[in-house]
Amino acid sequence: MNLKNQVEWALHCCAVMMALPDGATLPAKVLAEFHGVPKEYLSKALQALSQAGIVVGTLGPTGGYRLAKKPEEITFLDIVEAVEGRRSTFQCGEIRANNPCLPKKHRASGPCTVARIMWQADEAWRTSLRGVTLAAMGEQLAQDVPAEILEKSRNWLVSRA
Amino acid sequence: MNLKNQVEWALHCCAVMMALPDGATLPAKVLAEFHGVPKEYLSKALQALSQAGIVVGTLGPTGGYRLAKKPEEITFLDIVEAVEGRRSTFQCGEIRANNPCLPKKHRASGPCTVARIMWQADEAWRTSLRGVTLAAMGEQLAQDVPAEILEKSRNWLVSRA
DNA sequence: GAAGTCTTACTCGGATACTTAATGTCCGAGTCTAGCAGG
DNA sequence: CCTGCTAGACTCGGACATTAAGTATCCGAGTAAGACTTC
Repeated sequence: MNLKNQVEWALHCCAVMMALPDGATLPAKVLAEFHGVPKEYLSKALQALSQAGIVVGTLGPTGGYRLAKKPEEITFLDIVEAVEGRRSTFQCGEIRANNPCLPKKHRASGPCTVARIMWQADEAWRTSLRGVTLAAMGEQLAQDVPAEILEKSRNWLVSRA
Repeated sequence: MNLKNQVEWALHCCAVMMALPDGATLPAKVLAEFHGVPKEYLSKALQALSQAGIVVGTLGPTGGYRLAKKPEEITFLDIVEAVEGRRSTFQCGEIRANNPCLPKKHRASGPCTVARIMWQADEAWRTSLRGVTLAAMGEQLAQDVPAEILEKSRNWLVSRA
């Protein structure tokens, strides 16, 4: 079980868009070139972000994508769920219902014990992701990446926005 | 991205084996019948548990599986990792290395910022699973399931052990 | 009758087909820019 | 020279092949039990 690599791409794209001046847009083509990934496929991830209301896409020449909200209002969970879906990673098959010892008209009183524990863990994962905003990630990024590279990349992007 | 349904089956099987008297074994055939799942496929999950040292399988007639340790010493994480593998759900593709602004001989100083955040969330998930032992699950199960059914199932299983 | 041996049937374990989801690619609908013609 | 128009090219958006992973199944190796033969 792996997360789609589109999740990774979407996160990186959002990080990049954060560096844009207000109102400027980046075409998927440029984002794809910057990250070295197939343009057409990356589009699907950006579409998902668009449908989730995280980014907005404008058409025509000089069109492209930009963040729809402030970086402080976008969490990692928002992005991950936009691409991966909101379903829990664990889905209960209700196999307890196949227990041959169950009386005919037995109705399960609540969710399966196993499922409940798995869902708790899933919720812990989501809570962790919910606690990190794009803005917070930007601060951490400034510490991890040399200022020179950061500035160079910023210029490279803005020149094609 | 979904966890394999084998994970669910493995967890239920461990829960069932917890009800066995010491030394008794349950064949995969019986476990499959009890849960209403294909026997041959369930075997794969049990094999994974066996290789991980969570259960032991004995051959021949009256053979089968039993827990290899005490329920207090087996965590949900052990079982999940035995079936799903120990790799993180998020794997970093190092797409930052494709940044065209990077100097030729640039070596990344540490893990990708994005990856680090995702791995933290993954670790939160694992920590949650690590905190629940089979024994703890057994207690919760006793509260969720009527005693009558619990006893009936126990007899059904022991009679075929 | 008891002990040893042999057959037998049952178990797990790994190797083999099939189906679904993820990956990658393509083409069409819509729109803004830029050039061009006309006033 | 300025304005309006038109054509073009670029954008996103959804529909279509290809590949990997998950799902399901089969058959063989090994073992313990039980029946049989022999002493």
